[in-house]
Amino acid sequence: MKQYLQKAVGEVLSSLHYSSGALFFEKPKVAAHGDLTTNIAMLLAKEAKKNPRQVAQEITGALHPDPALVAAVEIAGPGFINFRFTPGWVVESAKEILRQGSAFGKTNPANGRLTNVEWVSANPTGPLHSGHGRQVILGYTVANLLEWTGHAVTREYYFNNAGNQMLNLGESIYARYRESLGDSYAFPENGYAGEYIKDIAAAIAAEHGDALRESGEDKKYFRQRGEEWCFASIKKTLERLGVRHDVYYNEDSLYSSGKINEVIEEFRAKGLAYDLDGAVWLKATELGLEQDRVIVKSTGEPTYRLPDIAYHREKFRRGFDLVVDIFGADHIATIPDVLAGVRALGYETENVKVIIHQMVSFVEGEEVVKMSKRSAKVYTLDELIDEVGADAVHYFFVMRSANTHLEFDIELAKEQSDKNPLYYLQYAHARIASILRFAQEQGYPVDDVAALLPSVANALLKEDAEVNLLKLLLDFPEMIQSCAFGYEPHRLTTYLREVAEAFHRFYHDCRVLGEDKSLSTARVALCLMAKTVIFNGCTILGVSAPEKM
RNA sequence: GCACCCGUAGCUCAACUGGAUAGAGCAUCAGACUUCGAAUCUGAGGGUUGGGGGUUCAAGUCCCUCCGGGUGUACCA
Repeated sequence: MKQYLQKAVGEVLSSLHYSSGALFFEKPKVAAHGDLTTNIAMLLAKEAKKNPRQVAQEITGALHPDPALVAAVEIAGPGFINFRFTPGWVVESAKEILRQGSAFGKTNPANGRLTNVEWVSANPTGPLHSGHGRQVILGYTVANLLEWTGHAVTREYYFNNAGNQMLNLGESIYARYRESLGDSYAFPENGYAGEYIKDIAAAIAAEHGDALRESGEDKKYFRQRGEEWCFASIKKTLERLGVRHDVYYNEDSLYSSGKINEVIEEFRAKGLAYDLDGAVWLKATELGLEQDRVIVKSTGEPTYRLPDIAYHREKFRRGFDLVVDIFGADHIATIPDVLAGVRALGYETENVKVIIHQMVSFVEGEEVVKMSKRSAKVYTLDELIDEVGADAVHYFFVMRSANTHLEFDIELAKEQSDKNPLYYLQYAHARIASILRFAQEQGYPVDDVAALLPSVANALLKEDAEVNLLKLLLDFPEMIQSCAFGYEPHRLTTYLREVAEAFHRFYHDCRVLGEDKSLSTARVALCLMAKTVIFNGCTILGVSAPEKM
């Protein structure tokens, strides 16, 4: 419909010698203002030095939309042009929902664009903690949204199993191992204090006894065992949330393949790197940043910036033309350096989309749940899943805009009542399923789309509650596009809540199964449409849509 | 100090590239089940969008400034 109006109004504009560059349609906030509106007359009025309403008159006077689609065109307020759809068009388009079923909502504006979404990327030094949940879920949902809008998505996890943190992990496990042998052995100052370190150490002690007591300087075995354990733990947690990555990209491969040195040499050749105090510095000030940064430490080890730059360049070399990174706000400082570096290597960073989410705090009713990374008592993501369930983890972490601080209410997430927005949504789905089961018993062709389609007619579905529900359901594909375009999954949760609400309203106002068989069939079809949209939305969110609760 | 994010109803938050009367949920109050799931629905009250300036026909949204909160600001990742 938007495309139709875009074209029709666009033609009118050019016939009137107006520019149509700023022509947009949007859904008015207030239903009384019609189904779609445009502000084009007010924008044109300025350059034409005319009254906006007068410009709107000119446009509508020359506009003759198809009466089968558009019921009314009105000029309102300071010069908005409002369009109202015909009920016939609404009902006719709604048939698509039934025809497409589980594919309804999928569109292809991105046309197979090769897209890399990188997220989680936690190093294997411990289990995922509850705060990681936000980015785990955010990336999962964004990747789904991109896929539903035609991106060819590669889901990627970037990790480093070679740096200082890993050495520290090995040392920490070794220390716990010695303790378990009854030795008094100093625990590393910044060692990992978590209980899991003791578990790993205990497992090693059980297998090897004291045979590894004198491992000398090399704690490689301990490090390896730690890495295996941590990765297994992380992957298991992700699995519980249905999160899968296509590629695990090891930072180490950037060294072994010489990609790191290549970048250094290129920076040197471009005069963007210099030596000072035994370290190699990136001339970031040359790239418009505040200060120069070390890329190779005086010890000879690169800082994280260098591999990050090389890694991003590799993504482009691998053929991706959209690169999406998801970071927590605590990593925000690294981004400008990395982008500047990539740009200096000759790549367009406008195709790098960095999504930064703000921090999460957990509350249980009135109480704030304290969590400290350094302390031994870390609330893991696994424990959060145990506590509230995978569905609530999915829903609650994307419920709010990424760039605002998120308050995760554990008590609310557990609550099985109308207070919990997730339950409200799932209840709507279960309720529809229940009605459809009942309808099936009565002999309605619930599973037979071809048999239901003819009943979908505007002579039958004409109550306000029915038409409003239909219109809302028809917004679904565009809603997904706009969520994907803005990387804003939280808007999908709001939308789905509205769908559930519109359905409950319809259920309340209109009896589905009544005396009139053809009307009942039409309403069964409408139930099925609502169920389809809720189901598809839940699929994108990674939330289950239960048949019964 | 500097950079980024936030400040909207008692609480948690929406508001699509600036649009019309700033919206939901929870909480509070008042109502609705002999009928397909009351885990539902209907209604009411609740606001100077942190303060002040500016741009615009139009500002919660853009610009400047001040105040308050968060996250960073490493030869850690």
